[in-house]
Amino acid sequence: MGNSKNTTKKIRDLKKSRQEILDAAFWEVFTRGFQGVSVDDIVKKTTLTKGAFYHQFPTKMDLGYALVDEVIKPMTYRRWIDPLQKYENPLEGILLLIKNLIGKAKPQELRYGCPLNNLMQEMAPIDKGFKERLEASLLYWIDGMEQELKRAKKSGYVRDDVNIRQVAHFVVMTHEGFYGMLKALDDPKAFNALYDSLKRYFETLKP
Amino acid sequence: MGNSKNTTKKIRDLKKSRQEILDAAFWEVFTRGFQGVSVDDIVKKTTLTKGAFYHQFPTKMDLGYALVDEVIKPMTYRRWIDPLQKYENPLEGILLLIKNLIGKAKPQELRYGCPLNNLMQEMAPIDKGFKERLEASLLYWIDGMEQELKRAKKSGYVRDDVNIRQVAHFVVMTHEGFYGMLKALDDPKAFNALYDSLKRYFETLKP
DNA sequence: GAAACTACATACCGCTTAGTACGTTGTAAA
DNA sequence: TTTACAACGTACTAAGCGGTATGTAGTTTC
Repeated sequence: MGNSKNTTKKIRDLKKSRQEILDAAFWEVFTRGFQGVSVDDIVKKTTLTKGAFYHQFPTKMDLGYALVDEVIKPMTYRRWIDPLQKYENPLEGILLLIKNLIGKAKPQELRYGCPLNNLMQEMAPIDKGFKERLEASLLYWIDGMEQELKRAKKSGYVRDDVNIRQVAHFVVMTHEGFYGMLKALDDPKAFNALYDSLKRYFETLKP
Repeated sequence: MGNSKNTTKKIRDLKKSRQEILDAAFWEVFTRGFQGVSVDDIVKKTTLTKGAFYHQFPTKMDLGYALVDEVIKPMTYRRWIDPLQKYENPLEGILLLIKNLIGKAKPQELRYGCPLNNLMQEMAPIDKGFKERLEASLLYWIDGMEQELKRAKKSGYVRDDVNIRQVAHFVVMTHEGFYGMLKALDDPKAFNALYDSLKRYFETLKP
């Protein structure tokens, strides 16, 4: 066992290998933190070795940067912004997304928090390169939220005098706050606090 | 230089040494994270050595636990709950506290986030001992907030049908969310989003 | 199909880490 | 003043870390 010679010819694909490393790194970093994970940990979760890793990324930091730009940033947008376009009233969409993606999720899926928020807490204050990319990802999310709120305003679901940029900031803020609290609490009541309070807040935005 | 013999008799005080270590550890962990700081880093910031450290704490983890129980937990309460008692209307107090402790703070003081939130993000998912203590600290904060909201209700500043436990959850949630966002943003506009939105939310709680 | 290059695999290195072993000095009791 | 112990200081270790040097096997080019 274990000494089965691999006689099959190994194919080589730079991009696929890169993606395999990024996928493995995402889960390891997501569950254990960037500083808590070693390069060896990551390659162990792939079919590759350290040589492949450093052929793709000059340093561990560069992997972290790629993780933010290529995985976490688009993932966050696909998860929280793209689905909103299906709803005629974006405010309803936001609440429904929260209900579906958080309220109906298993505690196990939630207890590692939000990938973007995790790295923001851990890496933004101690590394400039991380901070720049995390800021860009966060603003990308907030910008998307603002666009949807703009649409809500045009459709008459939000009053004209409302500062939608500020609302976008606040909505994202509550998301991050929720995920943060849940890590220590894993109490479903925290979800109700988020959902009901945000709903109550949204009421004040209606014409 | 550097070889000045220390001829003064060194005094010994177990409790004072413990406090010195805890104080130094707090700042190092606050600014660089628990996993990002070594025991050697911490003792270098004190007048003591590694021997003293391990005489006080069996492991590095035990120091972390003490940090939560003896420093961060009471600090959070003194900072966010105790001052509320001075205000007749706790809702006003909460907003004023935010304005004073966040709005008037220098960016430098804010960019390392919230000590409690930092450790929650970093350590709660990967260590049970941390999680238990962080949860206790967070609930201590929320409980205090709930007490103040109870007082607000009795004084007629909050409607009777409002679920104050949920409001307490939400208020703490927005705090943590704000600190989290600020780490990547250091944009003063994030503060306005917190302050104005929370104020707007509070309006819905009034009779 | 040989040459040239790319995409890895393997073995290793210097450094840092948490933790320990043991010596030494301050301190309180007798 | 001696005794006994507590409160450290110093030197060390084994393991893990990020990164590198070098060899080797697929792949492309001509």
